[in-house]
Amino acid sequence: MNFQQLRSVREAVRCGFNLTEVAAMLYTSQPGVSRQIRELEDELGITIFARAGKRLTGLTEPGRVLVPIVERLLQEAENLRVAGREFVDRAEGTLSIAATHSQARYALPHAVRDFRQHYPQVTLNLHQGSPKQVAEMLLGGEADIGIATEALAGYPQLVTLPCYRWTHSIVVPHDHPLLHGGPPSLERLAAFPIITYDRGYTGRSHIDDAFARAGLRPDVVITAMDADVIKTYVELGMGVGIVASIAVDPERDRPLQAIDARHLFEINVTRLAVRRGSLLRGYAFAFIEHFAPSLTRAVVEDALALAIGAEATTEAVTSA
Amino acid sequence: MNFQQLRSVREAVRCGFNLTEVAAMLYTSQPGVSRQIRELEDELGITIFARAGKRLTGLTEPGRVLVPIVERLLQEAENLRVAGREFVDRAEGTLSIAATHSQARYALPHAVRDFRQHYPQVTLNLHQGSPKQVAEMLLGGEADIGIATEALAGYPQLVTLPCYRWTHSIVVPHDHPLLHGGPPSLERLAAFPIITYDRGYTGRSHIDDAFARAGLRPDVVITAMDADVIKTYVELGMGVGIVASIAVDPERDRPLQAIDARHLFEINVTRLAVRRGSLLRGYAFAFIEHFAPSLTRAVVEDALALAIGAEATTEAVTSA
DNA sequence: TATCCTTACGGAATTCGTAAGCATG
DNA sequence: CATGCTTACGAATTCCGTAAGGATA
Repeated sequence: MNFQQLRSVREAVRCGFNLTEVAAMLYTSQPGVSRQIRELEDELGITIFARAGKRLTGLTEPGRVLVPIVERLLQEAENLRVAGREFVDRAEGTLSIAATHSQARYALPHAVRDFRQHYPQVTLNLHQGSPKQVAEMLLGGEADIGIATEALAGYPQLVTLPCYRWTHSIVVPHDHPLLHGGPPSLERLAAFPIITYDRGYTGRSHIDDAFARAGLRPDVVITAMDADVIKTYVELGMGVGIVASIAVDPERDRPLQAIDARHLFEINVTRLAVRRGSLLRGYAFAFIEHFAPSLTRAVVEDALALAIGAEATTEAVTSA
Repeated sequence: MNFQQLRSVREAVRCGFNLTEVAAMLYTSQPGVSRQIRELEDELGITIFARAGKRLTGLTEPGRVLVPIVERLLQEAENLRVAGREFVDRAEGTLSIAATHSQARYALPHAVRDFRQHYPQVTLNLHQGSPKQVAEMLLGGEADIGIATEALAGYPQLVTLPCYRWTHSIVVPHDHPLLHGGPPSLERLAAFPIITYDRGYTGRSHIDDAFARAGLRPDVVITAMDADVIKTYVELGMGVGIVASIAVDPERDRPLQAIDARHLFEINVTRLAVRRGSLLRGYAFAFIEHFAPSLTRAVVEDALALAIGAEATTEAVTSA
């Protein structure tokens, strides 16, 4: 058993069982990968991959059990390297953060600025993507920390922690009817064409939920992945915008006016996620604490140590 | 990074930093081991072992962090092999059980007999030792399951589960004064020379505690590791025995009479332990359930999944 | 027929053990 | 001076990539 065999197996799963692709990912030859996998199967005495003729098609029953162990093993190997680097220089290295546009644009800048002052030697890598992509970057080991409001739950391999709460605002051009007559109701709002986030982005689900519960079918005319695009179309008079309150700045967005909408839509919680079982650099904890002061190193480490579905043990004892 | 390097590091810690001994354990040459360790240190960029001149003396600060990761990694590698074997043949393999004399002699035989009937192809390995040795056999990977009444707590790397409760009995020759006058008190008992278990064995601590709480200093004239020895000396009239109730059989121990002592000493709980993070064969779960029916596979797996000191996470969230 | 995995083979790199060297208690 | 780690070197093994072969959509 060696690491190259294990890497080949992990990568084969990730690449959809295409060994040619695996070889490219691991910078080696395709026959090499084929051999690595077969040798591991021989050593363990089982077949990990289901084959249709010569082609790999999926995992066998044993494979489904083994692959998670392989993943954990390689994760620990990575942890070893990370731990080494931590002792070489606590203040030098790389930190990869995956975040949605909203977070990268409005929530992260302060934390990033503070972090860079404290750790000028750390290369900060900011990846942007949909919540799903954020989760996958974490799972693939491309990102150390993920930040998003939606879709981070439902990955048992990720540990998620609440960072902060926020609400939506309605943005409209000056002299819009909604500015008069007090806080608007969902009914009044639904009378206008709506411009808001794509499904799966920045609290969109809470917006849909609110309208659905009220029995309303709003006319969503434009959707976008970020508030900047939404605001642009609102300025053009295409409709009424619904964005995260944090995304509205009275100074910058002078052509627009914001109406607080926290009475209409459920409160959103932005969450931070890390891969379960991963070892974080010291400065990663520092970044997290800059971003969400309640998430101290101790809190994050506790959450990382917690096992999947951990519950109280039964201390049932039979009498002899 | 390769497995031989990691094995060398783990074994070096276990062998008290004597690389010559490590080489013997790993069936290789001493310069080889030396090189493995040096190469891993070079690759990680840190020194794992503290050196006095050319001699290894202990772990460095980084070493103390890295070694537990190495142990987990090698544990996962072992899990991989175990998982493989499980799929090769569910009913064939080896099961190593470490137990104290009391358990091996009185509690285990029924479970062992039942187990052998169900799994005739499994080689059963029964190691005997002190509770401390039981714990160390688990930690060293020599035993899969450990069973003892004392000293299994206090090893964070072990998961312990309660199996059954039991109490002590007093054993005396026929016509002994303690047989008359109702259930004896601690005071009356302390008036006789006592023969019981060694410190650290089979509920001895509860015996000492009871006397100490009553302000009594019993005259313990003989101690032994097992009830058979104790009973032998009681038969010889050397004193009054205190043994686990389970160890007394009216038929076999005809020269003796037993007096229930559950009113005098605290109830004992025999515990089963497995190494945290280890993967057990299916038949290991079966054995555990034969031994302690309350410990179903689900219960044991839940306990294994629980992390060290797992507690509820704080869901404290700051407001944006 | 193009894609994808396996088998075969030869060269290169790695690995490992023996022997010698050196420091320490 | 015995124990224990390191260095040096040569042989054996292992590893890996190229080239050819065969199966499948």
